[in-house]
Parts: sequence; C-alpha cells; structure tokens
Amino acid sequence: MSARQTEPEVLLTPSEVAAMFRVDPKTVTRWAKAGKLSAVRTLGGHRRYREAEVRGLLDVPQQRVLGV
Amino acid sequence: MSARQTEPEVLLTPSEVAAMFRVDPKTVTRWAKAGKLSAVRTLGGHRRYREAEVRGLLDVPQQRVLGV
DNA sequence: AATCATTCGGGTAATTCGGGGG
DNA sequence: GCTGTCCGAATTACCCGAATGA
Repeated sequence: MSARQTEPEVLLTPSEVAAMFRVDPKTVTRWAKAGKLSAVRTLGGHRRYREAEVRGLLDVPQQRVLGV
Repeated sequence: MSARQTEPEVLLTPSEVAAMFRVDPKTVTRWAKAGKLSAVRTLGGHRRYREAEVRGLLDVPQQRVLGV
C-alpha cells in the first residue's frame, strides 16, 4: 500500500488568497518570495497557492488579545 | 530485458491537467502549442497529455529556502 | 441515431508578473 | 520592515459556434 498518491491539491489564485487576507495580490506574491508561503508555478510563471496551507495560516490567529 | 514500453502510458484530458494547475483548459492547450508540454492527438484532433510529464512539471517548480 | 459534456478554433477582457518608488 | 500603487509586458480567463468523444 505504498501508493505514492499525489492527493489532488486544491490550488488558489493570487487574487483569491488576497481576498481571504484582505490584502493586495502583490502582497501575497511578496509572501511567496519571502518563503512564508509555498507556491506552485504554472508553465507561464503565474503562482498558485495551496488552499490547505493558506487556510492553516488563517486559522492560527488565536493569539490576539481581546482588548475590547 | 528487452525494452518494450514497460510503462503503461496514462493519458490525461485537458480539463484534468487544467484542474491540477488550477488554470483554464484552454491554457493547457496554449502550453501544448508553445511546446512546453507534449501532447498526443486523438484521431479527431483532441489532445491528451502524459500524466508522468504533467506531474514532473508540477513538482519541480518548488522554490525552497534551504539556506540559499 | 441521438444526447450531453468536452475540446477544438479564434478573438477579446482581466490577472499576474517584474521592477521601481512612495 | 511591510504594504499599496504605477508602469509595460506577458500570461491567463471567458466569449462564441462547430466538431469530437463517450
């Protein structure tokens, strides 16, 4: 059962990730360049981001002090 | 022993490849026209892509930040 | 034979890339 | 240091009708 199954990774476009974080797509690109976010490249050079990784980064923010 | 196509060549449809890269099927067609991806043609002119080749292109474009 | 989804083609908007400067 | 914006060039997405695939 050592199947090297490359699970169907769901990929997101730069603008989709940007919308999730409420930032400019260009900022997402900078995160990728900085190695803070891994990216898959299309044959034309455009970046695609892994949904699982992005969501993981969105869920983490539980360390905010609720200074209401 | 004798070399005789020991590998079952798995072919993928344009939409399947498109889903893997998160692009439009038309874009995959453009890659084939540009020679970035080899394609097998059906007798009717539709394109089919080699799974092994596609996977290879998906994995490579990984820019790791391993103490570069 | 007939239906339905996909993939031809082309052509035209919308994104993204890269660098640079605020 | 981090982000948003401007630029030109390149890549990708969506439109159509017609043909192929299953």
